[in-house]
Amino acid sequence: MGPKQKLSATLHNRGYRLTRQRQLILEILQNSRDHLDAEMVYAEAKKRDSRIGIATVYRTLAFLKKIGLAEENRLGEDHSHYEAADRAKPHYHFACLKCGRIVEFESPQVMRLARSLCDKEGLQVTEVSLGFRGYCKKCRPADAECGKTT
Amino acid sequence: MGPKQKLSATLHNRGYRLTRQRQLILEILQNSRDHLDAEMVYAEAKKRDSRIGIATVYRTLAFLKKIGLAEENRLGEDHSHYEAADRAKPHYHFACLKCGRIVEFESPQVMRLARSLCDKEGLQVTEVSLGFRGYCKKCRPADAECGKTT
DNA sequence: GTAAATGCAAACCGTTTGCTGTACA
DNA sequence: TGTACAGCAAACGGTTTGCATTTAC
Repeated sequence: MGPKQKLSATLHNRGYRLTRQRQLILEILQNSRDHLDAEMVYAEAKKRDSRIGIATVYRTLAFLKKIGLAEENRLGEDHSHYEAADRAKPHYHFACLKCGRIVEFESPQVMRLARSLCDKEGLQVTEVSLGFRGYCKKCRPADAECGKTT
Repeated sequence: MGPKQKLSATLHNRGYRLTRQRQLILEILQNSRDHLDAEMVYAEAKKRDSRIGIATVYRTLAFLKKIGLAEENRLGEDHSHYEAADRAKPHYHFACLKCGRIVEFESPQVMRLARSLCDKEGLQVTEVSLGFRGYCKKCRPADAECGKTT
């Protein structure tokens, strides 16, 4: 059973259908190492399916997130970016305010923190968002210090 | 010198003016233990100044943030909440997806993590956003487990 | 065949902006 | 009295939605 059939079966089990558009958008996310926003996905998708609409892109991104195949990040302040959720470990992002460069990093401490909130306060954590912003190596002033400067 | 005069002087030093509206909105933030969004601040402000406009609220909240007297949080996905920035220690938020309850917590680890990113990767971190979402003690199903469940 | 999904365009909603009038210092 | 700021209403931009049509299965 190929990956397409497997995906189709997974969706079908939950009452969904595998459409050309869903396949396409998932592929776009999986083939990109960047963190694409909806407009970027739309532009890319149009190259292969000129009739696709932006509403489908938004609906599909939300759908892929819902079934766990995509992750949504708010790298900037004002809109979302997406990536395929096929990586094993959770990771977080630093975004450069000047050049937009994204640096990913892992931090097991974050999930540990979530667990301790559950133990101590009885909070069931289902969503985690951690992001740093600032200036990357190339964009920071030469005399910049570490840590939060505001 | 009273707090009002002190504030006025602080602003004046930087070329700004202390207006009735800025005083009012700062007071609203300082007198509330909740995390108010722009609409809530607007509603509260209207009680004391029926002529105030929503644009002034947004401009003032951005202004207070800029000069370090207010902090902006994205507790939900879609809009900002604000709180007075008079607390000594940085803190983070958990938001209940069902009842909206906010639980604040500290975590020195987060700033430590930011510092280590600076040391290892040369990233100058100027903004930190960490938030958890999920279900609070009252709203979680009885059999819910800890940690990320998606 | 029929329910689910798409495409289009219009609506939405939090937020920002241009412009004119007001008030702080 | 001059300049920073407020108020109003219109614009903005990312995202969502209603509805007729298409498509997966």
